[in-house]
Formats: sequence, structure tokens, C-alpha cells
Amino acid sequence: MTVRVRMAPSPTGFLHIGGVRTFLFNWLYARGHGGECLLRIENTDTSREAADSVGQIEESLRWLGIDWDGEMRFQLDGADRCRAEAARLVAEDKAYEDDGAIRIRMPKEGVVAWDDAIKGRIEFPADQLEDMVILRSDGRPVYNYASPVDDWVDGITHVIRGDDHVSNTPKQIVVLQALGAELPVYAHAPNVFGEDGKKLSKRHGAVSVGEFREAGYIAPALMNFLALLGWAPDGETTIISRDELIERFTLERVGSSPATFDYAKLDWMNGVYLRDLGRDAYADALLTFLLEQGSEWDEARIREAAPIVQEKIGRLGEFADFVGFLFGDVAPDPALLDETVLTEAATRLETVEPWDAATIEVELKALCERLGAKPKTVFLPIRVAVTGSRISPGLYESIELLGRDATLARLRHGASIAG
RNA sequence: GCCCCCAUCGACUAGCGGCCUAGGUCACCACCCUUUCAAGGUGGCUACACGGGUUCGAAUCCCGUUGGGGGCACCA
Repeated sequence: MTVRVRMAPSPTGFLHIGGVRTFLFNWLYARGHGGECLLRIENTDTSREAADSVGQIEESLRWLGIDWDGEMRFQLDGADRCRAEAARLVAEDKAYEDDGAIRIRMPKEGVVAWDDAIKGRIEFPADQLEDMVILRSDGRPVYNYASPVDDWVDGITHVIRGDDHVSNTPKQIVVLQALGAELPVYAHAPNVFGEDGKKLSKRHGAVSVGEFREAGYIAPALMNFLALLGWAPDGETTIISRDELIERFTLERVGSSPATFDYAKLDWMNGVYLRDLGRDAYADALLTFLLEQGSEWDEARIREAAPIVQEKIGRLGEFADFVGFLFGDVAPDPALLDETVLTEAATRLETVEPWDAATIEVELKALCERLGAKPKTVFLPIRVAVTGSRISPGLYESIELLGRDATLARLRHGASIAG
């Protein structure tokens, strides 16, 4: 039997990172089993539909590198089929009319149970289940009816979804049984929480894929991180490629307890991926990112600056903070400047040849000896005067890139405002 | 209130009865390297929620307690 799964977002807003994590599990499972992965928008409730959220969803998935097979579908497209099946259920007395709506008969005794691929066996006492409305009085199918019908029609073999659907499952199983459909394998992945143990939301930090992208996380790092949230191939692996993920992913190894989203670890991991990029690939990624941000900085200049920040930043969004001094004026804090040092530095750098980091280094170190001062006390004012900050890329490289004229100008201006 | 699920370091997790005086990674602390910040290196800090069983032996199995989460709609 060919594996077929589906990713089923609601078009109620931007793609939530927790939802993406379960989509990733679906996708990894399908790709690892030579199966198909469908994308179905659960738009049964049109009132909650947010403008262009479908476009957002597609865009976010594409960016992450999660693809789907066939055309995107919409739950509403199956409404006619839902109505036809409901009529059949009524005819078979498995459902009945109630105030214009159609309700399905739930079993009155025993249990509704299934073997969850992640959580193991789960049983619900049948007396907990009320006869559920499947068709509203206006004829629109309800989610807990439309979803299993679609799964059946689409030939879904594995329903991999969030924990919050566990209590929907018995209802959907009853629907499927009434329909005479074969049951899919259910797998419920635990939720993703914020640091306080509550469902991950805006107040914890970024939650939509778009926000992570805008902050300068790169897709492979985010995918790696997400996959490890609630799943682990073993006790050691932390950095794992997309291909290896596909190869090693199994539902059995998805944990059953909820996971907390650790932003600090994501930062670290993103840095690992960023540093691992080749020089050109890094510059390309940076450039693409900045362009998306609407940056108008010179492309060649960005490429030049890329290598000196690669070891320094963990998110592409930090680029501007680090090398903004190459693209615009700086406003150094006078209290951190030192007139003597800056004047002397300007004098020495005025005639240095050639203008490169190595030579500048030699010159500045010689300056320290001449002033009989520790490198620390000499380099700080220079760094602040030149870059406007006490934190920057390597000083010599920064000076080289800035160029002689601008460097001298900033050194001298710094000396004049030193306090 | 009723039903379901969950429970190992601050975080993600490894562990599926003896290999555990509980391992890895992030975070944190210290030191080293060092022009700042990072990166890198070395070392350190912390965990089996609690109480009963079962067993020669339990983080691992069973029961209970506590704590957390989810659900009980003509929402998805």
C-alpha cells in the first residue's frame, strides 16, 4: 500500500511554526516511504478565513523546502460529496435529521479505540460521545465530518497531526466506520510550547514562518531544528541534513510529551549552518535576504563585507548591526574616544602601504608600543571611532574595507569630539 | 464536572529490567585563545515529580497521588 499523507492547514492566518513542525513530520514520512504528500486547506469555516493566507502558506512551505504532490485542495470542494454521503447515512439509518441539521449516531456502549503510531493505544468510552452534527442546517459539512470524508476520498493512509486532535479522532473514526471506509493510521504529535509551558504564541517570540525568515534564519537550519523538536534519531545527533532526515525519520521515534521551543538553540543552530556555508553561498544567502528586506545597499559592497561577518553573526538579520558602518555614517560615543590615540592612529595610517588588513595590523600594533599602552586601550577608541560601536568585525579587516579616506576622516573626527 | 494525553538536567533529548555512580546537544559558570564580539578549546553545574507495588534487580513494568496539556460546539 502506497503511503499517502496530507498537510491540512486552516487558512486563518500565517503559517504557525508548530503547525509547520507537524507538516514536516508528514512530509518526512511520505518522502521517506516513497509516498505522496498532499496539501489540503481546511476552509470549512469560511468566516475565519484570512485574506491571502493560502498564498502565505504556499510561500512559507516552499521557502522551507517542503513540497506537496498534485494540486492544492480545499476542503470545501468536497462539500457535495459530504452531502451525498450524509444522505446515504440517513438512508441507512446511521444518521438522522435534527432541526434541519444531520447528526450521526454514535455507539452507545463499549469503546472507540485505535493504535496511535506515536502515542500507542488510545481508548474513548463510547458514552462520552454525543451524536455529532455532520451537516449544519444550512447544508455545510462540519470539520469533524468533512475531514474524514476527504481523507477517505483522497485515500489518506496516515493521518499525522497535532495532539489537539486526539479527542476528535474517535468521532472521525465513527464517521469512517459508518461510511464503510478503511481507517487510516493515526499519529498524534505532541504540541509545541513556549518557555512557560503554554502553547507557543506571539508573546514568546516569532511564531510564523515569515517572521523567522525575516529575522534571518535560513531554511535548512529551521528544518533541522523543527525536526528535532519532539523527535530524535538517537541520543547524539544534532546537526542532520534534510536527506538524512528523510532517511531516518520514523513515527515511532516521535516523543509523546510536549516540547518547548528553545529560541536560543535555534540561534545556535542557525549560526552553525551559516558558518558552514561556502564563501559565495554565504554571500548569496546574505544578498537574497537583504534584497527581500528591501535593502538598497550596494551589492558589491555587501559581497565584500560578507566574509568578515560570517563568523560573527548567527542570524542574517544581524548584518546591519555589524557592518552598517560600511554603508553609512557613524555616531561614536565621545566618552569612549581618546584624542591622542586617534590622532596618532590617523597619522600612522595616512601613509601605510599597501592598504590591507595585514599591514594595518602591523602598523596598529606598532602604535601600541609607541604609546606604551595595552592593545585594549588603544583598539577600543579606534574601533568606536571607525565603526561607531564597541562590537564589530575584526578591526583590521573593517578598516581595510572602509578605505583609507573614510577611516582617516572618522579617526580625525573622533579625535575632535573625544571627551 | 466528565473524558483523553503527558511526566529524565533550565531547554531538546538518549534510555525500551541489569551496560546508569544516567549519555549527547543548547543555555549557564570558570579558564584558555584573543584588538572587541563571536567562533574554537578545556573543565564545571544541574535531572529519573512523589508514594506504593512487581522483581534477585526499575529511569525503564503496574497502581495511586500531584503537576501540566488537550477536549467535551450546527469552530477548525
